[in-house]
Amino acid sequence: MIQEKIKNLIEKSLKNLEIETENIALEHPSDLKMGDYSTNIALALAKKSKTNPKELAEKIVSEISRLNLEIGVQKIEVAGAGFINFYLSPQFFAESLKEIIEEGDKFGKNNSLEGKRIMVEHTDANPFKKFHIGHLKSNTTGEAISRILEWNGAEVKRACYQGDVGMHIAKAVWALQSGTSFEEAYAVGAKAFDEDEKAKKEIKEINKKIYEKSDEKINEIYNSGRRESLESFDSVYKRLDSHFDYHFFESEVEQTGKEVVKKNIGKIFERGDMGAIIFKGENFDKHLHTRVFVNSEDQSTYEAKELGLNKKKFEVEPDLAQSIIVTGNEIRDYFKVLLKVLFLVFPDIASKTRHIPHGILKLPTGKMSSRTGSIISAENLIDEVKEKTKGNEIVAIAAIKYMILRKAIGGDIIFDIEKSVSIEGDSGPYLQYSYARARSVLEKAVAENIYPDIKRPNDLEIIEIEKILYKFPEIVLRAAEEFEPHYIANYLIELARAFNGFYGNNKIVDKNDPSSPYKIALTEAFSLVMKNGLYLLGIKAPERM
RNA sequence: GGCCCCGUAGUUCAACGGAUAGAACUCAAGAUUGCGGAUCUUGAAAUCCAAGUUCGAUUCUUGGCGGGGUCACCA
Repeated sequence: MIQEKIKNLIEKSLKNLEIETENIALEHPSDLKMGDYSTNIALALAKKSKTNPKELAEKIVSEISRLNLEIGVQKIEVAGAGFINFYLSPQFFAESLKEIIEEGDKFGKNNSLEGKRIMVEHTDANPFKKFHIGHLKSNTTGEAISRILEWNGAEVKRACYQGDVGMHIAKAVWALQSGTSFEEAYAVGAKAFDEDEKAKKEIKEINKKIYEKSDEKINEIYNSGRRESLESFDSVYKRLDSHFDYHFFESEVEQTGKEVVKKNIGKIFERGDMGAIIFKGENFDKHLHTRVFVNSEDQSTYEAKELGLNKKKFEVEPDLAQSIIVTGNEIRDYFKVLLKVLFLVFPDIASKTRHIPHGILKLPTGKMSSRTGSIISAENLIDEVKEKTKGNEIVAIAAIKYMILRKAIGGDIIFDIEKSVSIEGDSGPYLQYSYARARSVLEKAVAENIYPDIKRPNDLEIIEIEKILYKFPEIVLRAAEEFEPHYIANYLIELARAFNGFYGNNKIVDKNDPSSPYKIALTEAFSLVMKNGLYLLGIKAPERM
């Protein structure tokens, strides 16, 4: 990459000047007018070498010019307090267009994670409960991270972990028994559990029966409810264009988790007041707290199950280089405790496990609820947005996903349905529109028999979009390093804006313009990068809309 | 109360210790006899407060103030 070449050049000239340095920071200036790359090396080294930054910068620049390596830099300038700015040459931009068009739907990929198998757990919707907008957030984020990792060369295994046993199920089954509808069952059961002593007792009884599979009638309700849930989840995944390689269930890991805990009583765990098996986190670290792993009725809590789950992940995929868990950040502190325990029992697994907490998806009215206070399901939200996009599902999904992915992963999202689709200029539909517009320009070019050509006319000034297109691979790399899809989203908006500006100021398809073939090539390169970027966000790029 | 996360234009978001803090919505003014007006151009408008580290702090440290999360048998 050009970045490395420039770095080497700087390094070489510093060596010639007998100036010592460790790492050279080479970044893109925030303003395109200040060059394509910039280094602050002179500012950083000025004090050490007892000169002022500007003088030092000048010295470095003249040394670089003396070396004068042909690497696609047209101009080097000292600016500001002592920054050295590099301006790439028109030939470089033409060359990068060629690369984009040749690589096509592979442009942007790298092999930084080649040979690594990574498991990404996300969504984690529980059977018998609603697939709500929180799951939508997790699914969108997890799928985007998965795709980004794949584009960095990793082999990704997507996993969903689902609570198919436990009190929440018992609550729903209790309500189903008395004829409550499937949609309402969990809410009704949960309310009864809190308010009605008799119901509470019955629910606990049902919970036990589910574990033991001892009551045929309950088994039947449970099995059909479980199936119905999982099928409905699958249809949501299809709409969201996501899928899973593994479905893990609490019922499969509950036992092994409990065994791990019991084996370590006295070493890691101890008995609590009421006979539960607990881990006293605060004894290890002030950031940790006490948690129950096996309750006083000898049942695994979520904590113990999680130990079993993480063990299982490495049983089904022994070669995992990394195991990533994407969840809401309300579970953050709890996960710290869990990871500590994991380190104590399975240090190897723990060292490869990483928790990525994300913010909550809220509506302007409040938390995740509608005005009536009920939690909104993902499908309700999709359908509501779809109404605003004239029934276009692809655009509706883009609107939602973009709203989720435009922001850094940790922050909460306030999802304004009106704005997600009606806004122009910072939305998924805007990106899709830009793409469709480019495609239609390209169609017109074919119709007029003008073909793309990457030979750059000498008199053509450098166009802003040229300065943005070539950066895409760097963005993909950074998004993977930091597990942050929003770098892609922000980049695509910048790209779309540059293209629309280019479109507004130029007639692209024009028989009388000798630079038209180059401009068409530029349009094609734009459409390719936009399509690839949208793919990484899990958004489809429609040819027309 | 302990611990964790977060405070940036009126609003929703950016900024890997760097230059004049960048966008979008809104608001004001303009463009188009053109390939998609879901467009483009121009303008107005912000780092919660106080110290510290640094050549340089929205970013790092400490202390306030404000918001959210979490703290034993739910997940």
